[in-house]
Amino acid sequence: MKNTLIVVPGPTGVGKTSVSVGLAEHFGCEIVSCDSRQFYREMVIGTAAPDLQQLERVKHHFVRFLSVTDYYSASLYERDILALLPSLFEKNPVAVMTGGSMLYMDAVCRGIDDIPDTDPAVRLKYVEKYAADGVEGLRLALKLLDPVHYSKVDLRNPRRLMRALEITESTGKPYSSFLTSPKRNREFRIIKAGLSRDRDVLYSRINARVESMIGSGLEEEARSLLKYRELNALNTVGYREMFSFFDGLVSLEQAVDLIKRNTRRYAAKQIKWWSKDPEIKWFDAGQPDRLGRWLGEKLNEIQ
RNA sequence: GGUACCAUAGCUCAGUUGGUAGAGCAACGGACUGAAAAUCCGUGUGUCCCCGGUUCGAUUCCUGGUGGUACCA
Repeated sequence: MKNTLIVVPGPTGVGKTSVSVGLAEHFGCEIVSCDSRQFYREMVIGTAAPDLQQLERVKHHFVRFLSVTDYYSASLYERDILALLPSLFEKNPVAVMTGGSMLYMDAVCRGIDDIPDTDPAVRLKYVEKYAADGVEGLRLALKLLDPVHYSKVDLRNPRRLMRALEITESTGKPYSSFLTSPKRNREFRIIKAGLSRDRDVLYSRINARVESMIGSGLEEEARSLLKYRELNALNTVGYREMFSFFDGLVSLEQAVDLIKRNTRRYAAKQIKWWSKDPEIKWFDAGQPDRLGRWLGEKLNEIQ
């Protein structure tokens, strides 16, 4: 059988973790997590990371393997996954990749352009420039340094502008010259099977999950991470809102409502992103048997 | 039971000196190649509580209902 990566995208709260544990047990394979917040070992409750029992049943990779103080990126993730997969395929021709991080998933499935690492000081320089001169300052700088990208980029989005400037200055070449968008050929087959739910069912699952996070001690977990609030890892739904509560800006009840709302928004954003990918075959997460059967047939076909 | 005030978008409310209405939040849509649970952009979805009256025309003014809130009994 040809080595196959079963990619399972799905919005937050749809039930990915339990379905993929079931799938992995069925195929006797391991799970590669694709969730940019479950990477962090300090963030367990608020990210609905797999629990110890689930981790024991099936070997998971890329869960709780970083500290919130570590730097990580979609590109590093692509590199690390590609380095890991051959060893998994030696044991089993199938592996399951499950998660909700859209950009990271695309980095693995399609590849992402090679761009040299940048000097952190340069990023800092443009963060400061943004603070001093606003979007307009970034815009003018980019117009001079990379007119090609200037004509394509969203000129109102400071992140996009800072990123392009940082690359252009660090490498001495325009950011646009790196964007060649090759479709990478992988050494393995990719099957995409997405998990979905009716929108109202998904939303009530999300609301219930937030309540259960609170019951499990999200407040304490967030409090213990308060000192890291400036780090990117903590710019995350569930933690930001708790920080507002600690600051006295909102009540606990309001914070909980905001977490529910922002989680719903995140789920909606994920659904929209994947709806544009025609390669994904969708299944109701409440009926995992159908997914399992379809995957079985699919795997036989490409044997 | 009496008096006063209120009833407009999913919610909180504004407004129309009478010409069928708009803010915030919510919701929805879109962009996005190393910060992506991030970041950025866009969209008003409505028996203006109900029945009648005045009027060329009523969501707006008037009668009477209904529901709500406060106070008095």
